[in-house]
Amino acid sequence: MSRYTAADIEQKWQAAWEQAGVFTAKRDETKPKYYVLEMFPYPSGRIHMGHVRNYTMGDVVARFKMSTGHNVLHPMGWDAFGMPAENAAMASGGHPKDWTYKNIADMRGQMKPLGLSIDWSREFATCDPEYYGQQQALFIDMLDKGLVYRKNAVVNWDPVDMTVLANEQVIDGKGWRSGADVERRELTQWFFKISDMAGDLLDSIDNLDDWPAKVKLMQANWIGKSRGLQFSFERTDAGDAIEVYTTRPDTLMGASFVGISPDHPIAKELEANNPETAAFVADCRKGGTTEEALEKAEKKGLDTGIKVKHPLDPSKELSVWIANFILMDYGTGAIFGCPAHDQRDFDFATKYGLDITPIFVADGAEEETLTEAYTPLKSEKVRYIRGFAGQELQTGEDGVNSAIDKAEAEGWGTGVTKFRLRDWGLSRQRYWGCPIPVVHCEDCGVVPEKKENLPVQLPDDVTFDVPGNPLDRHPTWRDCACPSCGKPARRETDTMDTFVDSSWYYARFTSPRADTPTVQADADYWMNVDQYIGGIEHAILHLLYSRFFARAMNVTGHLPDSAREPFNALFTQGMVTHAIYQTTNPENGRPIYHYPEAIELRDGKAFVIATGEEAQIIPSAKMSKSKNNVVDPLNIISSFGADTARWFVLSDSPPERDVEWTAAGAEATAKHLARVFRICADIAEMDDASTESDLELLKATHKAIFDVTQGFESFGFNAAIAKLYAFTNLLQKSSAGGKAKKEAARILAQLMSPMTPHLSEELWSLLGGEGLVTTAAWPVVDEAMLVEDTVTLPIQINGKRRAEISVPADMSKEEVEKLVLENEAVVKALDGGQPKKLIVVPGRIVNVVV
RNA sequence: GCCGGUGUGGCGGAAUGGUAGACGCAGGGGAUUCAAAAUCCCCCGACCCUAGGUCGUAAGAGUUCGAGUCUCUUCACCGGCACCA
Repeated sequence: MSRYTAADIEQKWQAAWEQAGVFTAKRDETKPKYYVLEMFPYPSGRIHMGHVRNYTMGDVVARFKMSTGHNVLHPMGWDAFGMPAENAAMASGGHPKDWTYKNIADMRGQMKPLGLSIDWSREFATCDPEYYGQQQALFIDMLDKGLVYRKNAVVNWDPVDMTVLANEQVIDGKGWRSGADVERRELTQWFFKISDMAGDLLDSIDNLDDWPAKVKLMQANWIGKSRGLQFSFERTDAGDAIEVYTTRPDTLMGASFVGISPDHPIAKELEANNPETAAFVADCRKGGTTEEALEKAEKKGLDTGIKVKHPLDPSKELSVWIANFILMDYGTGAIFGCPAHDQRDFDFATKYGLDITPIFVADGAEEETLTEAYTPLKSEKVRYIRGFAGQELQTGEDGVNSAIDKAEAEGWGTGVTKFRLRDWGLSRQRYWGCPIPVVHCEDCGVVPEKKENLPVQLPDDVTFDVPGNPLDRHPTWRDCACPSCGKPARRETDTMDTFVDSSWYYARFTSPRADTPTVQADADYWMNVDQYIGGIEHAILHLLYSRFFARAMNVTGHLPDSAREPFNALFTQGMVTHAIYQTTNPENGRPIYHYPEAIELRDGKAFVIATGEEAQIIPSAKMSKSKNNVVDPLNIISSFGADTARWFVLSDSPPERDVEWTAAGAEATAKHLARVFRICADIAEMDDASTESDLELLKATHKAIFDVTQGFESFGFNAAIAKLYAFTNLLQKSSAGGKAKKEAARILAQLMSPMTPHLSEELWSLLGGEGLVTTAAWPVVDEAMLVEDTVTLPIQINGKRRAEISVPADMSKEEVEKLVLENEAVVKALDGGQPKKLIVVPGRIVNVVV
């Protein structure tokens, strides 16, 4: 009898699939199409277990759909622009392009042994000029439709390296290389007008039926629709009125100050003329641009000396403060502070000794001195003691609406709907990205490059020995002729955010070699992505930008109306984690991290093999190079085979949760697959007799088909695998005859095939299956085989299980009740009395309340 | 700080509001073997007075005949926060 040798089997069947061309997607109007897409990887150079898990999930879906008669598109590409390539060039010389393409070649080589059902003929990298040239064409079309514009925006500025930093390059407010205090500085940058579509992007979330609720909620909160009141505070001096926006106009009588952003025009004017203000504003600009940094920074303010009149009580004057927590990007960049009902305002007022006047109190409570802001839910009814509109007792929501209505009726304010979502700044002052295809001409202004001149290609002769953007100091590339008037002009040296690259790659896969961004017939046929799979970390930005881009591509004629919402179903998978083995260096107290290969596990404890020292086990940590806890998929494939890696990453945890990679688990998987092989090989040699156990096995087989199919349809891969273990155990122990067992074993091979395609092909051919299991039709459940004659009903007494009875499945409620009341445990519990209540859930449970 | 999520045996986890711990790992016992590996069989939440019972799904409360599942509060951890991808 032959043995299970993964290496031979896997090569053999991969070659067979390639020869048959089973994964090459072609338009076929006679079949329903199915487009499976996993988020494409950044070419770091090594695949990791997270990739294996992500692509295996997609592969299971793709192979399953192929078996159920679908024409499947399952492509792969590379999200190839981005900072790591430039960092590598800075650290060790070389060119980002060479580094990237070498990494792609390496990773492709590591992925192919996994036996994924990918149509490699559609592969592309976003740094291919053929791809980013089409992206430039899209940009020009979007510019033409008014979806792109320029405005000022703040960036992280490193004053020593004289360069813009990414958020991750700002560590504790300092530049990662120079260590200098980072400042926020304004630059003119390119923006996509995503805010134009905020309402549509929000409303359409309701139609995303097959997206996780949590992702939809996160997106809705991110877009952040709010209704509020916009109005002005008149100044007591001659200056322009200050326009504010508030979502709590009902608290206007509690206003104790007006706050403006350090970037507000009034603040800028004062900055220019007043050294004290200039110093304060400069202080406010310290630190990075992230919302987290702004929120966590100490709240600071400066009284400008400007006074404004309260709109409802002109005798009341409020001071205008510059406050570091007010964002110029949101609303009007100015607010009024109501410390009684906003914790941030409360802290600010306490710090600077400003009034704290409550507007409402809890229903039934009396006014008292506040020790913190009172902020009930807007849906809660409160009693207004200083309201100016609506009922005394009303919800905050009604209070807000009444206030807006009154302000509009009296003509001093307007109800306004605003979104938290800001326009998408796409400019990056970096080399390794898609060049923004415009030219700056002294006479013509900003002029898009002519489409026939695309792609505007990145120059190869650049160096990274000085900080900053090499495009900026590359005269022969930068200097060009104006596409409009032909006079000498300068190219835009900013490149695009890499999120742009990943916002339309799904559409490009439908016609990856076309000399237009998409081709209508292909886009019409293949779009939308039926199942998109990727990490939860992309829940907001990538997915929102992609949804925006699909709409923009529709507006510019590159996608049909039906593809405005590009991903029909979304699944977000968890990370692959691995224990960290840590000891401490006795000399300096610093941790030392040990590779899993350097560790021996005994009785749940870890020991360093070389020294025998016991190491601390930190479980379930994200795999990270610096912690030496990365498991290389190639090692797993070479020791156990791809099928083991594929099965294991799906077997132990629900796919949306993190999975812990353990060597023991991988070995156990390899053993199990070898066992399946052995069982099936034995069965293949049986003769075709039949026994009285055949029917029992047949029933179990159909139950397995039912359970596993359901598992695949609902992303319950771990549950499907548990059922396959159980079915394998049953098949092994069954005393059914050879014919029945061969049939059951073939179905076992088929049910396993999306996860372990190579092993399944081998078993399929061994057991006399026709053709490839990959292209065989999925087995169909015979419902009649699922019907059970009798069911076991647990009997609860007062909610606790005390006994059980076995009854025919179709027994009536009344008969069950009668049987239950005769049950020994029930009789004993009733002690001659009557049950207070008797609950019979047919087929499930009985509860007797005594 | 704000938004979202997760928390169940020694471990990974299962469980349409209906028998908590399926399935797997680790562990224990046995069979086979000259011996081992491999394989096969059985046991395996905690506690107790072991007949049987009590407790038990991060902690605390609530809704319900019945809560791991629903609601509220708290704690811990994870993801995102617009220039990491």
